Amino acid sequence: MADGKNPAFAGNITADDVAAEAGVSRWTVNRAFRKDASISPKSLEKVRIAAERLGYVPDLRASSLASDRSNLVALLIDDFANPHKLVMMERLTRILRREGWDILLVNTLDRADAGHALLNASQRRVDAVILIGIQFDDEVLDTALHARRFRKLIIFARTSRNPNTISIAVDDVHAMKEIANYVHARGFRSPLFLAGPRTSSAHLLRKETFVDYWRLHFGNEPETISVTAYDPALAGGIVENALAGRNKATLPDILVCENDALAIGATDVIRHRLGLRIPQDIAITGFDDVPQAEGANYRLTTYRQPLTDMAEYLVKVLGSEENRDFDKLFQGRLMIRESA
Amino acid sequence: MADGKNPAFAGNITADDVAAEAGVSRWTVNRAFRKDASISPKSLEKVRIAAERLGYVPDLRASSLASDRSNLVALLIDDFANPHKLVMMERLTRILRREGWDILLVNTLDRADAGHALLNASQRRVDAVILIGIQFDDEVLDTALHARRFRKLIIFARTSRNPNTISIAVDDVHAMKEIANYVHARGFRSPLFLAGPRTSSAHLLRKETFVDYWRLHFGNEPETISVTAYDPALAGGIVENALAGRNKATLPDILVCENDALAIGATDVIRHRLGLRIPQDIAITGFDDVPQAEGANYRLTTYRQPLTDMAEYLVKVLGSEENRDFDKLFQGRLMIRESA
DNA sequence: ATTGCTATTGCTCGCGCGAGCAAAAATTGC
DNA sequence: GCAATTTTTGCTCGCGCGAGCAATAGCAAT
Repeated sequence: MADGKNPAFAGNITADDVAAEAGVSRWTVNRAFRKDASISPKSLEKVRIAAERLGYVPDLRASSLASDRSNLVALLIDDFANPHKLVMMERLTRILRREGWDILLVNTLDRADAGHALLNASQRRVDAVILIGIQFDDEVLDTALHARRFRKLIIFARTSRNPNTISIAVDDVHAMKEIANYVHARGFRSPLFLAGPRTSSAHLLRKETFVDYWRLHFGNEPETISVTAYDPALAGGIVENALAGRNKATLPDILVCENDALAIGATDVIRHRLGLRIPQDIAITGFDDVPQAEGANYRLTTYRQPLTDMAEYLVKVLGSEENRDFDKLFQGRLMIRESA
Repeated sequence: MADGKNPAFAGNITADDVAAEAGVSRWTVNRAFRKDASISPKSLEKVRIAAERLGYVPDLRASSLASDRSNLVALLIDDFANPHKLVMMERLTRILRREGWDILLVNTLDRADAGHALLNASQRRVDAVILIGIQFDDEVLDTALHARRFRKLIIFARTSRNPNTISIAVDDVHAMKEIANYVHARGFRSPLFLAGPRTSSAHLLRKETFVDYWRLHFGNEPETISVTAYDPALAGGIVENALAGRNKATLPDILVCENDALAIGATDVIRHRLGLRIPQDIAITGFDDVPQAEGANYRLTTYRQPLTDMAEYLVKVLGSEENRDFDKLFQGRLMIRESA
């Protein structure tokens, strides 16, 4: 212990110290801090008082080492430009913490970095890894799984067909069909689909579902464009390029976006750079229902994911000792507002 | 080890296994994974190969336990409605990871919860705690410090005068004076200051600086209102209430906001609920320069914090063994756009 | 008081690694 | 070639806790 310097650091008060203070054995002290342990109310109280006085808290590293359960989960995120990430993080961190899970946050820079990020997590012997990002394609997953280092690998808010992962997501297919039906029912006939990065097979699901469904049921082939990241600023640039100079006849009547991040970027540019009105000149739909979608500025028609339910399900999966197929799709809800 | 079930989990490959495989001792294996250790290139290579084959990675829990350095820092955040938090998290997590620090993310629900959050962190024996939030008033800090559990307690992006904490922040006083001067120079005469929660002494700095400076130099006393959280939606409601029904004479000519989260919420309501134009009817300034401030929709005049520099300084502080006064104020930059 | 049972407590051993020293090997100077 | 280094390797011991068992205390029934 090399910290005589910092008056705010007391360092190693161990269970032995508390045991001496309380007049019990070390093991009784540790038992006092485990909820499943058998201990008499009297000893518990003695230990509590002694621990309080000395400022003792159990060392979770040692506990984890001895018990082979870390109560730690790694959260891998790679896309901080998307405001929906903030919402997901808030929900997940709150619910995980409530259930006693600590969170190792790993900012994954890009696809090449994903391997390192997983290695990082494995060195802390996390009980599970949760992926909230786009860059984790099957190749990366396979590498991680092949290294056989995780008890559970959970893909949150994204579908994955990899049999060794657990995917907890909204039913994209159902959702996009609902959106397509709504769009058509409101009289729109020439949609433009704005998609995200093409790297991830899973995220193509929304685009493909929409395009296929539209072609099949409503005749024409929707135009599509894509953005290299779920970044509003980037999306704005792409949309401006795609729509600039078009006239009433060639302009799509609605922009169907893969998510709100793209829809928001598109909205800004359509209004302020192209000078068009939403929804009169061109309508817009999104996906996710981020907080600003409801705000006075965007009033975005979008699709809400039941994030809380999904997070609750996630902690249930984490708590389970089994390893069966936990994949689950949730039904979301179309939020109709003024943008479409 | 109870995981014959999950084929993706290999579990306990230890340094001993690698040692046997490589024909060296366990300690040589561990040394191969420490950068300061003395080891011959030949053994290093042997170990590398054996480790690769067995899929071994050192257990950081054990390493941390034995060395009394966890290489873990706790990041405490409590305000996920503020988009600037996402930016700060991205910057911090990226730079911390690059320097070899792992991050324990703790979502602190409210002030009462801050104590638990700190306890959480201390049980993992983090090397430092970084606070990125508003709810940590001096009372909470004192509790944490009194428990003497942390080597370093760093307040990021907020000034704190507590002598036992390390505050890395932008120079709010200088910044607000610059804003006041700019606002006055552009001809605005009746500013309304929109402030955040009053709980935190530190955040009053911006408001007080602006108000005092304005009164002193430009004569009149600025009106002020405040919001209970840095939440755009909330800010919108407050602003609507405060401004509804006013006319040209009673309307402030500029809204000076404590940060962009408030400014964004205010902008939406002013345009879409009150039907006023920015900046013609009322101008707006923010603080932070979040990504959307630059976007086509807001074009917000705001004050950029040098987050990267601040984060780089933070890792330098973390790396230092000393415990002197590391407090540091950074100079930001006024970003002039169309909103004011 | 004695037996038989359960609730509680204490203990041995091990989790995987690092500090720090002692032994062995490699390198240098002459 | 030999002694004096210097580098590298192996080792003892301990970090703080938990699993699992052995010992003890507590208690009711006989």
